[in-house]
Amino acid sequence: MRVSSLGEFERAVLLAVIRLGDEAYGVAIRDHLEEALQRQISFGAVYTTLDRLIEKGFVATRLGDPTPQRGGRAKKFFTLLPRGRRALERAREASEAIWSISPLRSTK
Amino acid sequence: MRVSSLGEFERAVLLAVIRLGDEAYGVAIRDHLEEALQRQISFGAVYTTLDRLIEKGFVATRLGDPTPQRGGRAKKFFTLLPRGRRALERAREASEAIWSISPLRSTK
DNA sequence: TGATTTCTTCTACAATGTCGAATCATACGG
DNA sequence: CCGTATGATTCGACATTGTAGAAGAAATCA
Repeated sequence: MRVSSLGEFERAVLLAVIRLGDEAYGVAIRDHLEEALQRQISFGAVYTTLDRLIEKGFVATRLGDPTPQRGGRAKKFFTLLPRGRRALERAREASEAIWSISPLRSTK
Repeated sequence: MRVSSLGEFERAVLLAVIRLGDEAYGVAIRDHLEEALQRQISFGAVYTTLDRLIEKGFVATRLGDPTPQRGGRAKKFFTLLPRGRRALERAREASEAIWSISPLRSTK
């Protein structure tokens, strides 16, 4: 895409980041998406997408506490940046424009 | 995608086919999409997508009059098939699920 | 230290998006 | 008829996005 736009899955991930607030890290995002979209989603899909969102300047990351409590690697948290929000808004407009091309009725 | 799904542009093309009814052929679809989506779209993009929609069994084609009136090649018309309609319905549900992950408000 | 748990990175490849040039088919004026 | 303008579609390529699965890293605890 010429201008950095947002694919549909990228939108979902971005929205999950917003939704999860300061608990937005890889695993939680994946879990939330599986629940919200009612389908299985691999961690790979989520992390790859998050990387791309970083490259596009749509999200920022901060590393979790250097001393996690319960075992396991430190979390990498994500937050939406203004550019990400604007991209989402544009994406929503685009999505609406598409769906208003034609109503969806009987097969006729 | 595991099960034949619909990308966003594919949806737009499919909806344009519905919208244009029996005037749904390449050029008209392209023109309609440019107008509806407010952006430039190449013919190549449209025809490639239409081909894929045929492969997926979402649309059927019929060749236009063997004797076009005003010069230019015969048109190839497209019509939506039941499977295409169902795919669109699923796509819309998926799209709605995504947008309901989180509302889109102030950057905070 | 080794087993276990929790997370993230990496590597690949499939599916979709998007162009631009090439090709075709027909009508028309000379 | 021929050459050219016109209206359409086909092809070939490459970029972007979607999606997995295996591998690697970091920390806890017996």
